[in-house]
Amino acid sequence: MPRSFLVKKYFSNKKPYYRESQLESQTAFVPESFPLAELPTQNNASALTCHPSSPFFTSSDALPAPLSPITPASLPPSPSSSFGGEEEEDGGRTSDPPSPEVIQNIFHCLHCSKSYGSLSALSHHQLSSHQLPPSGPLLQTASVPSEESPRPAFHCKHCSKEYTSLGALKMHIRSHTLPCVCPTCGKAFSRPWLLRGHIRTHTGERPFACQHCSRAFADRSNLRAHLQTHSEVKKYQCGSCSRTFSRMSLLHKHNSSGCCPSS
DNA sequence: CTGGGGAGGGGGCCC
DNA sequence: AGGGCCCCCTCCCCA
Repeated sequence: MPRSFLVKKYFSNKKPYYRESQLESQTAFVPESFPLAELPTQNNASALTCHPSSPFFTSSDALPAPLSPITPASLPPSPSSSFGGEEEEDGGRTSDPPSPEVIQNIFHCLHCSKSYGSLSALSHHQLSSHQLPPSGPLLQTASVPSEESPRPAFHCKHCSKEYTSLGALKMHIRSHTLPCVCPTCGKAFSRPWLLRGHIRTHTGERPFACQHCSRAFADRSNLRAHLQTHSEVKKYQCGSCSRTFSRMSLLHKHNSSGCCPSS
């Protein structure tokens, strides 16, 4: 099973497809120098919300969203807060700036009333002291006293997505804050490796070569898609006519063109 | 219309 | 905990 689908997707039909115009609204880098990822910030100070729904421990509302930008060396090592180095990558200019004073020991274990400053610390405590799973029915926020929902939920304040782990939410938040900025064109990306792939479009580097022909690609996924073209039996098959296609999108086109009207 | 390349997005796993 | 990477998906564009 594709790992990518283990988490429910909310926008199956349309994806956040960050075009330049969209990026402009989401980032605030200065085109002239592209110094850092300037992200939506002061106004959405707590984009990351711990929104668990079960009843065991409490937290204040905001949690930090640690973002590590891949930007030109301008980042001074930000002093880690009590949240385990979750200081903002850009010195708090991104969204979700945690306020250390506010988030001290916000995670409380209701089994022994101990408090911790981070989810991980609490998780470790629960695991070691109570043999409890790190997350699960022991989470709750003071700000959102929802009824006993079987699983904790971490909600993104930028959109309606929710995750069962803080790490997953933090990763998702990056798709809003786009901390990785291309020094050449200023385009921003959510992850360093996305930026690296983008930079190859500037350098022309194509490290992924096809073993069956002379083509090379800058992106492994594109090589994989290309390899399908060398295969006699393609990966994606029409359920009606058994025709195979190298890409899902081609199969969709095929279906929409009339072979499988119902689909 | 179809096939394919280019580019970029997402979540999960591993270290 | 965070970075790196994997795999998969999707859209745009062009031949």
